[in-house]
Amino acid sequence: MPGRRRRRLRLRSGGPAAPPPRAARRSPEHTYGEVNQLGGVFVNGRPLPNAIRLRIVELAQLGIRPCDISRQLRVSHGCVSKILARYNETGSILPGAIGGSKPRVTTPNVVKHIRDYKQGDPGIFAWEIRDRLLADGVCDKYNVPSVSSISRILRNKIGSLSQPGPYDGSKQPPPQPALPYNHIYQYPYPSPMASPAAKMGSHPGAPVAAAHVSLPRSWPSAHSVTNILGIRTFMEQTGALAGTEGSAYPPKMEDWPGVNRTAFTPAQPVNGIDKAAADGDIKYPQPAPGLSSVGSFLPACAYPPSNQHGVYGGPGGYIPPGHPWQPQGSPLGHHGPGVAVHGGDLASAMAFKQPGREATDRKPASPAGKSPDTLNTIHGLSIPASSS
DNA sequence: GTCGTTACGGTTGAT
DNA sequence: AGATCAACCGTAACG
Repeated sequence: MPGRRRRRLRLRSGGPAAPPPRAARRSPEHTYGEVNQLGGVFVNGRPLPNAIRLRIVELAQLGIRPCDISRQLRVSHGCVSKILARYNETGSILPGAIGGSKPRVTTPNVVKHIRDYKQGDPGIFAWEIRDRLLADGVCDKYNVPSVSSISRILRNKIGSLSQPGPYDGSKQPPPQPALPYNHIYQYPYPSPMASPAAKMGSHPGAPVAAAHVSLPRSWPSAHSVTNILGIRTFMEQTGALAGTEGSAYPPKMEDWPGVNRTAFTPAQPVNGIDKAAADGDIKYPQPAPGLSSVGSFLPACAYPPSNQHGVYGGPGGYIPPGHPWQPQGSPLGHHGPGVAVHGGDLASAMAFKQPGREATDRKPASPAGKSPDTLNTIHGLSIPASSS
């Protein structure tokens, strides 16, 4: 974040720009997506589907090197690196909240005060609130919200929420209340539950991370993989899997071998989530299977942006509850209870992986290297184990 | 060959 | 309704 500094002059243009063969460029309709150098499909500016993200983490935990993951999934190594780094840092595989802007004047504190004023005097006028904000020193003349802004706050944030403000004074977004940020993680479904998770700013290496982390954690479902599992269920019910999720993804994606459920049975009772959840996101057509045992999944996604949200949506993010990095709880320690690893794949994999890597924080080879446990950790997630 | 980093072009969503 | 802004995204490429 530190501003985008331009350090070297490169010819290449940003992301997709360069790819020579832009084979898949947005074609007539939905064909969003461009093809990267590895042959994977991606949508510029949009996050990879959760399934792929999940897969990246999963593979890393199985001990697959990032470079191999990159090739297998056809995702740029920079992206793999970024996702794994984030996962290690925050425990979440979810992308950060995209879009939106920070409140300029309607800060959490201001909103809180407005709410207080309104609760204290339901008949108070917006201009009176404005005066009180000034009088109480909550704002100064330069940053006091306009009457119209106050009205909007009353209408959108306070009115509807009735109780809990969207943001409480503290930055921590309440778990469920609709938060401004992160909706992304939520499901697009009608009732937007908000996912407050807040925009955790997840900057890839950023300091912000902390905040990030915090949120999710507190949220049981939020970014945890577990949730994902839950999601799956949810999705299935809703039919999201069927492509509904926004319907964005073509149903076929489901078949994606790698990601999908093929391998999983819905049965993963475990945490409930599972790949399905992930799948939700994913619906990408997948070419051939192929790769190795680990699941191979190929290319990615051509997904309509709109979906994305849905995808990520879900109740929460995927933060593995017991994630090692977790500052708070006992991370690795137990990955919690629910290890949902579905199939034995992971489990075994983990096992296998364990020995060697524990070590320092991360396993050398793969950043994701959380202990195998982690996987479970991801736990919740059932990771689609590869279709292997 | 691997991997961390980062400029770039892009999308999104609150203001 | 539309513009602006700031956040994030993934890729490509540097080191």
